Amino acid sequence: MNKSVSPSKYPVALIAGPTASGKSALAVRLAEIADGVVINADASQVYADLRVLSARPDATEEARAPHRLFGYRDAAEACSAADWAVDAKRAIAEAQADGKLPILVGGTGLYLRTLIFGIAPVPEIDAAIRAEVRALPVEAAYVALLAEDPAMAHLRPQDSTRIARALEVVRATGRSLSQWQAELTGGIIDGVRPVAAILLPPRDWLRDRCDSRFEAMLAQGAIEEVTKLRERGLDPMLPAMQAIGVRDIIAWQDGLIDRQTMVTRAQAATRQYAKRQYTWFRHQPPADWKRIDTQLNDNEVDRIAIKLRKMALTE
RNA sequence: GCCCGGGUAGCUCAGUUGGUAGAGCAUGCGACUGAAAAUCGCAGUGUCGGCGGUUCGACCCCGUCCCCGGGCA
Repeated sequence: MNKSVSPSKYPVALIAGPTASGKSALAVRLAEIADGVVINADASQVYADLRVLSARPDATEEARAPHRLFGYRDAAEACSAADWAVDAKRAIAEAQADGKLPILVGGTGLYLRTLIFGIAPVPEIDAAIRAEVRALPVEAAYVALLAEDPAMAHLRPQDSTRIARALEVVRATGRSLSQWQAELTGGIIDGVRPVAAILLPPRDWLRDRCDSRFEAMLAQGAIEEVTKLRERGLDPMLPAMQAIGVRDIIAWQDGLIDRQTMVTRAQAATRQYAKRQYTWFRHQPPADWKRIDTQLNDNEVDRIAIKLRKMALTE
């Protein structure tokens, strides 16, 4: 017997990789030739207010195939990996009901992992507790964490995000995050057959694309987008407000930095982000998720799309 | 032409009362369990402008040349 893949499992295509790696071109192409639905798996692209700055597919691309979970949430809310996974499961189910191939595309590794393999079943945190914890300086939060949940003391004293999370969990649930994390729930791996392509193109090629991307965004209305976002007076800690470029454009609008500095900083942030994603996707996904290290020109897009289609349709 | 300031890591700069140098940013590597475009850990690099001189020893002191900025003519 060869690879024992249960025929009852529905194929789900996964296209992941760093920003500017050419994911969406591949996803759309695959959707065209395999009767697919493109489903967003990118944390910033869920926000309606960030069309340009999150590099969402444009109207031309959206016309080529159905798209789901793009720009469907308000910037005033903070979407989480688990929130998104619930929506993604529904979108996948709908695609399957229509006999279409779900194609998840995005650069947020945590979102994909949560969807496929699940996450700790921590209940929703009380808003008041969350606000109180997140208002603490890291130092204070770390001291509190050491006292209230010694099992999480291994976190680095400067790691504000994780310390805040651990502290709010122990305060809201009376249980250590380390205990919650012993269990993963909600993953769909038992019911689907992932057909994955992880894009890890040559770094210098990716670097150039990152560098030209921000100027292109400015030309497409990134400034106006930020102006509208600012008019809403949202909490700067919200994920949408932390999207790459937002802070730099704000600093420029306020006259704190010149245009060149704004561009340079946003470009650097893009490169650094791409690098972090590169590291994540190189090491975190299962070893049998196919890594692709070529640059995605049109021929490559076609070749890979055809291959993925075949993998999805066989068995 | 003269005077002043400066030439040190990819960039901006600190520094050594003379014992061959270090920060921030950038870069590279890595971690990643509910705001992940987030958050955090580790690492490297230098003909210290050129050439001479003084000295046991010069990035530092002296001479000279080159380059940059400003001022005076």
